[in-house]
Amino acid sequence: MSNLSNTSDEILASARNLIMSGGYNGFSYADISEVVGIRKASIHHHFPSKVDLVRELVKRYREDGQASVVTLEQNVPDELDILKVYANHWAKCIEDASRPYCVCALLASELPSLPPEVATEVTNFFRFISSWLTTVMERGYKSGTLNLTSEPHVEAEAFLATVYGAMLSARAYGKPEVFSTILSPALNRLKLTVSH
Amino acid sequence: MSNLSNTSDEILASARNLIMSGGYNGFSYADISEVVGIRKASIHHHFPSKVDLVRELVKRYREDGQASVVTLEQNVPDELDILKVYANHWAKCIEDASRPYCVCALLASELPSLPPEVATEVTNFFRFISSWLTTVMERGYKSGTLNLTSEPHVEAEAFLATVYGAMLSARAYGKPEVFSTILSPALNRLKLTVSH
DNA sequence: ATCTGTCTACCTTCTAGTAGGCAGATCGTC
DNA sequence: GACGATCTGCCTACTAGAAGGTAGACAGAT
Repeated sequence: MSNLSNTSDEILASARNLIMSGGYNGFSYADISEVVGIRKASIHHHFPSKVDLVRELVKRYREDGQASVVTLEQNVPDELDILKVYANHWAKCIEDASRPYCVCALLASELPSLPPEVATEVTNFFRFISSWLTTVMERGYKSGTLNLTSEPHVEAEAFLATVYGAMLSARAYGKPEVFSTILSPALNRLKLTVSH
Repeated sequence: MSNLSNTSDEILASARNLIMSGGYNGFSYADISEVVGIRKASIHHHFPSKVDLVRELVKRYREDGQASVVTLEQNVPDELDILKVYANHWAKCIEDASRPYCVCALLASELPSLPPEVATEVTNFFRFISSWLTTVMERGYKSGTLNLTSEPHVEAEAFLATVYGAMLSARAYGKPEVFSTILSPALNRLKLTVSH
């Protein structure tokens, strides 16, 4: 039956939304139970403990990201375009308030107080994004589509920091448009200035 | 008697450390009571509610920041140097683990789920840092000590995002040195390239 | 006959917060 | 200077509710 996976997906989705707004300690099984419409005890059937639930959530979050990256790289050849699509993805999520913040950004902020199993998954997520961005920078440098001023892995970390910092600022001011305001010049700087 | 202010300062200090690691919902009056060595009920004497405590904490955090900024601007004339001192302050705090994360960055991540009184103070903190950095950028542009490629307020937001994004990455990877790795090129870009 | 998903009912621990008492310091008044 | 009144800071003892989690029953599908 697909009811099983349906309910457990609903649980994960509502947990994701709740974490997105208040972090690991900002939600409870009771909160999920209200959203999904089942009893607390039934959630424990799908995810015995809160650690199990969030660990699985972050693991899937990373896997989904990895799948998206594969699709993105298949469809967009130009490296600058790849970075633009990535930035625009977040710009859209923030501006239409559908996913106004990265689950792993919030969990990473709380890292020292997270259960170790969850913390490990969160670190894995950041390592994945970072190493992916590094490959994009390297490729863009070699093929001459990106204008790098530092080593690829440094440019990758700097770009990631800009995206996540911009996300935080947008939330802090309550102004979604701040994200794009910050990202535009960052992307422009990576564009090759064509000499003509 | 100075006992009063001493204890209430100790309470604020321990709350700050606890929030720095796990956010608003990541600590309790019981946690503070253990650190400070007084009973839970005694904390309520100084701060009737958790909202009162954290609101005061964030307010003072901003006021302390404002005072530091005044001193900094009095002692350091060059705008690029000001930005360097600011970045180095955080680099040092992160690397010696004394204040490995900004209290307001953590609270801003949780903003949608914070009590409104606290949320307002957190937004105020970000507005203060942002408008201060904007004045630094403007001054540096006019006096020709900074190399800006966007409007001052955009450069200010971008710099702030880089600092806070780098802070997050350092925490996410568990590698304090990542902060400086990201900040160095960001500061270099703001340096005027002398034509000779 | 077993497995799956849900339920009710319950448990323990933790949460923020309250009531009220008590010791010591401070203060105005005689 | 002595005397009571008030204020301050802390205490013990308590509360109601929320937290994560468990036990066991039951219906329906396999």
